Amino acid sequence: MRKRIRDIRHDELVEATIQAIHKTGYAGITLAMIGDEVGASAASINYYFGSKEKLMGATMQRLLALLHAAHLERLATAEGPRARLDALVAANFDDRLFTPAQCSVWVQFWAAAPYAPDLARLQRINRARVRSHARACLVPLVPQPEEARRALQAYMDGVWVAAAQGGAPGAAEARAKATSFTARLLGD
Amino acid sequence: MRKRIRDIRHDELVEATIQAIHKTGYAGITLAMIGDEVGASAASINYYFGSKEKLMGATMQRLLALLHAAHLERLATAEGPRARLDALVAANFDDRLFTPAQCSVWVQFWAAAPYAPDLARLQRINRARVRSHARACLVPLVPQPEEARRALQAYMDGVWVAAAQGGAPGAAEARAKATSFTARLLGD
DNA sequence: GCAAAATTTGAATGGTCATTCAACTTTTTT
DNA sequence: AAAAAAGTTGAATGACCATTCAAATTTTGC
Repeated sequence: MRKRIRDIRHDELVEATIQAIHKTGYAGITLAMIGDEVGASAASINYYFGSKEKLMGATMQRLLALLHAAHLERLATAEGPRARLDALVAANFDDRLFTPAQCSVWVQFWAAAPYAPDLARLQRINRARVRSHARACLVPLVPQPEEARRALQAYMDGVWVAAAQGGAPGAAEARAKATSFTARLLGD
Repeated sequence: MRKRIRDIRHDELVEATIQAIHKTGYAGITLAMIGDEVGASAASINYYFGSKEKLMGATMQRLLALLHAAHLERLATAEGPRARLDALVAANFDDRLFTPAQCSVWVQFWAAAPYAPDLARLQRINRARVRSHARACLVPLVPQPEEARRALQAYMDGVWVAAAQGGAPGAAEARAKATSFTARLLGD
């Protein structure tokens, strides 16, 4: 029980950051706005995270952890490279990830990452992980796995961008579309 | 000749804005930094554009105008829906558009647009234009044009995101990849 | 060449914001 | 229940920034 309150606040504030960025945008967000989301003060946020920059890092880490968890869950029941590829794609559009707020925040982080070392580092790690999984799945499936991987990743990123723009299709529909896209990409 | 200096400065400052955003990011940019790019003062920028917000609007408009011009040029020699579709796709990766700095700025504007009415308006107009062109080309080509259009647009957006991340493939290569992607999407 | 219009900027102005800190309250430990 | 530790915040602090403005310089129209 030693760390209960600390952990609760930590989670609350990361969630508040996602909602606040979704509402106001990364460029215009302030600690006061984030605090208002859960009735905390700006000073309190600094007490827990040390700086705004570290809070953003923790928030991005949370999104990546969700993606990773969704991927592992789906991998558990996937047999063969084709099923593992579908697991990777479907994880990207998992119900817990593919929400309007989180799509929005994800795109904001993509835009901000090149200028924030903490975010850039996390992004690099994630991209490398996804790339290597996709490659491993695709090598035994298609003659030009690298080209297919790039196209697939571009498609998935593009769907996130579209979702952040407004017309959100819903996670289940996004998964279905992505699956049929993958099938077409692999040559039916 | 009445408007020469005004027009020159206007163009210089919009170009400076692209470079400055590429270097520092939309979230951290200041008028002073943009001015430094061409040896102008922050006050001077306000004299020409009235506000930072309007400068950003003019900058986005410049990117959209480039896209539009590239599209029209390529349309001029395109006969039939299939050629017009390739023109639309290739225009997206035109040499004058698909540079590291402009990819970077484009993604930043995607992220910022939902929170800046001026940018949102321009974005909406552009997306509607591209959507309608793509639809018109695809209807006679595939049984499910709407699905193909969404996939194609997601792919193109995703390539821009990837380019903004760092690994830039170069415009010519991007066009070649996009063309072969389109071919595969339409069923070889 | 000269007056008027356009351009340019240094120096205010007013506002915002992250961060710090001292004081206060709540929770935990013993 | 007292002391210690953890949590909380209002009010500084210091920095930064868009915007304004008056004064200076340059360009243009004649």
